[in-house]
Amino acid sequence: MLESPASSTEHREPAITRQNVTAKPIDAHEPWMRGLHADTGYLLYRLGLRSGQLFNSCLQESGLRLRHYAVLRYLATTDGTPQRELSARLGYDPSAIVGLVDDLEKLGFAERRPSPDDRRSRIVVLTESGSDFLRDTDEAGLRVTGELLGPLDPAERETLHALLLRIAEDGLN
Amino acid sequence: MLESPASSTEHREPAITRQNVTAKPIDAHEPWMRGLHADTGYLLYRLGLRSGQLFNSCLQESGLRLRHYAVLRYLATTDGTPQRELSARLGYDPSAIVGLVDDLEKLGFAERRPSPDDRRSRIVVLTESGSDFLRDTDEAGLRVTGELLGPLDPAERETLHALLLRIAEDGLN
DNA sequence: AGCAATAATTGTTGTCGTCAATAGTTGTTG
DNA sequence: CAACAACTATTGACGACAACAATTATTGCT
Repeated sequence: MLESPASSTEHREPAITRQNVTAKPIDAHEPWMRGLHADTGYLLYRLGLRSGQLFNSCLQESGLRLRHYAVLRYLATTDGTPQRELSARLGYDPSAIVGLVDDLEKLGFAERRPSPDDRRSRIVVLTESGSDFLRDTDEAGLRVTGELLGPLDPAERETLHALLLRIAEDGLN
Repeated sequence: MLESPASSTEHREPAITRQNVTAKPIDAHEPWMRGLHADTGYLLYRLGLRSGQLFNSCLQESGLRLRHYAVLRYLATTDGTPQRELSARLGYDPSAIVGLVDDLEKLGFAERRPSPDDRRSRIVVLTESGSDFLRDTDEAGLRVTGELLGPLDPAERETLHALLLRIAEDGLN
């Protein structure tokens, strides 16, 4: 499990050599930038991708990925959650949840416990080390976010967060 | 709402209809929501995912996906682009570009032309129908964006767009 | 008791990104 | 000017992952 970080950590060198493109500063005033990023939806998609990559590369050293992290954070808020609820709330397929919880269990971050009410249901709970891990990586997450939100000052970050949150709660999930 | 991904090959059913799940109102004041969406980076990731899905489901009827759209929009801004530039600027692997341009060529939206300077290079240009298609889908894109940004008024959308753009130009690409 | 619905799980399929290898072409250099 | 290194587009292979269908065990209904 978890092998080969391999690739995209330091993905900043597209082999600039000779007549290559003049390593450009790239600002939004160039026409191609406006053409590409004129639409907020597409912009969101692009940034979401980058954010996910950053998060993943940060979690990679721990052997898990963004989804695992999402599950962990959800578990941290409810303490005792049947898998079907994880599936419904996080929007992942039930079959995906199986593998995710398997991994978390293998690492000792969570464990399945039988439900007292329903014997088909398995309740997933966060363990001690899972909670610890969450606390540790939380800091790393903030660091990533800080890196991502580079040019924004605190007030602007607050604004952005509030706006995104409004959108998020609209569409649920 | 739009909770279930549901979309794949043929059926694209945004399905605001079916309310099979016990739809909880879900607002950001619930503790689990704060726990999950406390971090701006993760929030961005999540919304980017949703935005991408929306875009894809919108383009699906045309037979292409978001990447094709990205290529088309880039082509629209430069008119005549070697494939290696597409690869570098959009962040896709050169081998991915091959398939994408193949599809676009097959649909008549773009075509490869030999480069006068370098016989190994192929210049991709946007055709008439490609430009038309772009204009048509641009409207659809705006509709999607509008749907996505539902609860925000025009001023807020402007603010959001500006903030996202600042982040985007920072990290290049 | 019978029967539909549900929870977790397995297996399959198609898509996608990454990496390695190849053919044709260019530029450099000894 | 001839050999070599670098580069462009392309192909093929491999692994990761999401979406569906099918299975097993259990529950609720009537």
